[in-house]
Amino acid sequence: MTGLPSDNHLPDNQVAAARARLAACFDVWSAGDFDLSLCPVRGVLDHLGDKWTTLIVIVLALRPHRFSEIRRAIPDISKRMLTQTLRDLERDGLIARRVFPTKPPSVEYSLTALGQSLLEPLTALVTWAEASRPAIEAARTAFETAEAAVP
Amino acid sequence: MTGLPSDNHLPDNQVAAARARLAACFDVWSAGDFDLSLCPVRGVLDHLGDKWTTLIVIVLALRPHRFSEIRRAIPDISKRMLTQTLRDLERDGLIARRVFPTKPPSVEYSLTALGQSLLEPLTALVTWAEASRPAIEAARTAFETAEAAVP
DNA sequence: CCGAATCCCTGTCGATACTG
DNA sequence: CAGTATCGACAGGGATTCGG
Repeated sequence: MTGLPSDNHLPDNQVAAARARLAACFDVWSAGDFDLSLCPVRGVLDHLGDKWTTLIVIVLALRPHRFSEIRRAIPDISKRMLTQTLRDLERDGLIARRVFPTKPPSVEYSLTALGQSLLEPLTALVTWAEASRPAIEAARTAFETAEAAVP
Repeated sequence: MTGLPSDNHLPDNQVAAARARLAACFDVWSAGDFDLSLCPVRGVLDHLGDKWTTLIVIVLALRPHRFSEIRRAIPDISKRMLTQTLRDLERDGLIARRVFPTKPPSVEYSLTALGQSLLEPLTALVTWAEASRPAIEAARTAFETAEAAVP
């Protein structure tokens, strides 16, 4: 692998600012009962960790989709999980559900303003993941060769 | 490509940029086998969705911690999960593990440069979650009263 | 003090079949 | 077309115990 050019010159008041904010958050969280379910971040992260949530958000970010359109866009998802994930997102106000009373009923899902506001941090994460992929893969192989050397 | 006159009165070019980037990503993903395990984003998101990963990252963002210090900082975590999550993070090169050969052995964990670079997008997400909490909670209660009205 | 191995319960997800 | 209901498989993760 190539030398890591971007890793050397380091932080960035941005990192410091991020750390400061996280410190404040952590302070608040640990002040209370430390009940994770109370933390709004947990709810968000749990959802993003769900297998399909982010994918659906991304699909709906492109344009509104109908139920079957999403299924076609994400072939591996089952009806069950699609319905469930869609409900969760609707429940949290991230997506809107419009029913058209046509003969074969059709339903359109779209991002709400709140859902659109999620795109920015989500994109930041996606961008980071892609940019960091080489480093992560390098770390993984390094880790595995290291553990293979010690047994 | 967008002719969407959606509901937004906050149509930032940021949202448009985010959507464009996500569209590009989605394009690439769906071009291949759509194998989710190949997607670097999945690996990242799955980890963040894990129950303890983000918390540990935040704790280590404050300053390096020893094993037992982390346990004290996050009382609810078990030794098992702490060890496991720490190893996963180390494997991905996000944290570093230093062993001190003191009389009772002690181990210090700290964020690597790569791990620090995660703080920025992570903080963006945390900030979003906190800012959106009122809206999400309002949506939830609205949703519940709505479903209570149509049983 | 740190971590690996075992047991077991729980929630989550997939496949299938059925309603409006 | 859109959604629900039920079942079974599987993995996440908590408690405990043993090893360095």
